[in-house]
Amino acid sequence: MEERIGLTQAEWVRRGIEQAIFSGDLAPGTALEEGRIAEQYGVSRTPVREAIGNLVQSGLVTKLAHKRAVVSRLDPGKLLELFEALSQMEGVAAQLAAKRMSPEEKSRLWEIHNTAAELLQRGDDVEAYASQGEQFHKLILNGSRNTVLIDTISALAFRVYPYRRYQVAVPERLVRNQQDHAAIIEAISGGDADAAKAAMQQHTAEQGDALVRFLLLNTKTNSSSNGASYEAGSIASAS
Amino acid sequence: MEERIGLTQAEWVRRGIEQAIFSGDLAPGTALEEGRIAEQYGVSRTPVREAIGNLVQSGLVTKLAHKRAVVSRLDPGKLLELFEALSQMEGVAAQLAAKRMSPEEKSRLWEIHNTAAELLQRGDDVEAYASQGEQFHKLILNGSRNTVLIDTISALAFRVYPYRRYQVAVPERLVRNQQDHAAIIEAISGGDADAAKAAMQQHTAEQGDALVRFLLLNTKTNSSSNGASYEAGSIASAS
DNA sequence: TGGCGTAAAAGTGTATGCATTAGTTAAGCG
DNA sequence: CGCTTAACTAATGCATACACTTTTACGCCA
Repeated sequence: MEERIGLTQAEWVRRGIEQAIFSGDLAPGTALEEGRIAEQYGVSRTPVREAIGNLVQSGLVTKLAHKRAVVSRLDPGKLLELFEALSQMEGVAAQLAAKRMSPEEKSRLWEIHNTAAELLQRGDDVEAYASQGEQFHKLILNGSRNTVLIDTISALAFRVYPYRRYQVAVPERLVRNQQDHAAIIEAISGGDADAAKAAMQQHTAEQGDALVRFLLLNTKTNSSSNGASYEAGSIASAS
Repeated sequence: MEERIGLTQAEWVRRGIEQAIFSGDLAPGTALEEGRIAEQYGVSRTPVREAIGNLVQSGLVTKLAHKRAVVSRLDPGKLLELFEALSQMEGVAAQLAAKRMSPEEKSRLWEIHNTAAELLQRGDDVEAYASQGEQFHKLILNGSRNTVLIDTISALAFRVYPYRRYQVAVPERLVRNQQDHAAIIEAISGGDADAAKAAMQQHTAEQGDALVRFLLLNTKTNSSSNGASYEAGSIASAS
């Protein structure tokens, strides 16, 4: 975790800030003061500025000229937009994957799924289960054989990471998760591109809806009320 | 063009480099040396480094640690991937636009289209025609009512800009262009989301194919031959 | 002549200092 | 007593200087 060999200071600091954001140590809305961070990491402000600049471009941090950088805060409306776009794009990835994945990759998909099912059955290692889930998504993404699509989707998924910690991991949702995955794999391994697309898209949209609903229930609307209302199931599904 | 009021030096330099890349002054593959650029713009290396860093994140420039930054070079394979992703995403945008654009926006779409048709008929102002085309695309993007999607698509479109200059503007293609646009508008104004999606996707895929085909014919393969072959019509169209 | 090693040259990465601009507090005026 | 304004504080933007890495070039030896 302290591996900084071969890295520039800026890169090292960037990863550190990223980690702090994902772990919740730097919550959305927190101001990033260059001097403090520089002191904290034992470097000068120059590499810190570079690190922050990169984070701004990735969307994880927001910054205006001459003003302090802050960890990007996604309101429910923005989160809905994000998941709407993400679900559509992941659907496309699954569609392409159904047509392009090798038989070996498809069987690997089943392996991961079954391993996850066992972990879910035992229910004693949510961390390992989450890891299987990530591998599942990653394998399908790679199956699309389109690095531009992969990078774009990854970048968007990145932006919701700070909010994953609010994710509700109730058994009910996990079972539904497994069912969704099964449907997706079945479509992909059967080469049914359209079904794979629809299943994956719905799956991601569901996750988004669950997260947004949870955030609406568990966060006080202390910020300026904009009068907009968000209702469940509001992430558009295709056609 | 010399408006630098209210801008930071870094922002000013970034725009300058962007412009130079788009105009072809800095061709893909050109190395960006910080010192030279700093001297050229009359600033120090610090804002230049910041500008280059931003361009790297946008994908327009590529850079490795301790090595010089270079204007990103897209080989045909990468361009195909880019257009495949772009066509899918623009299709999604059109799909959403068909469901969300106001009647006023839809009629504005027809206005733009008719203006473009007149310009095409006269054929004496390709610049104005191109401008109408951009407005057309922009209006549909905004019609999706999803800023994440808009930003993502814009970022991808950005990356192909350096290659637009190779675009063939033969009358044949322009006529086809107009036909495509008409089909798209008809689907959108009729509220047929699926048709709008398919039409837009095919339209973008066509443009990509035309560009890739042109590049393959008009560029010598002096770089390392990777053995991959690219054939016409190879950008995947959905289902 | 050609490959290899070493040293000079060029360029990037970082620290530090200063200029400039936002944010804040206190004082003066209505 | 409240509002405006003006100085003060603090943080960002930029320039310069230096350390380290990569690249280039020259000379040596086979």
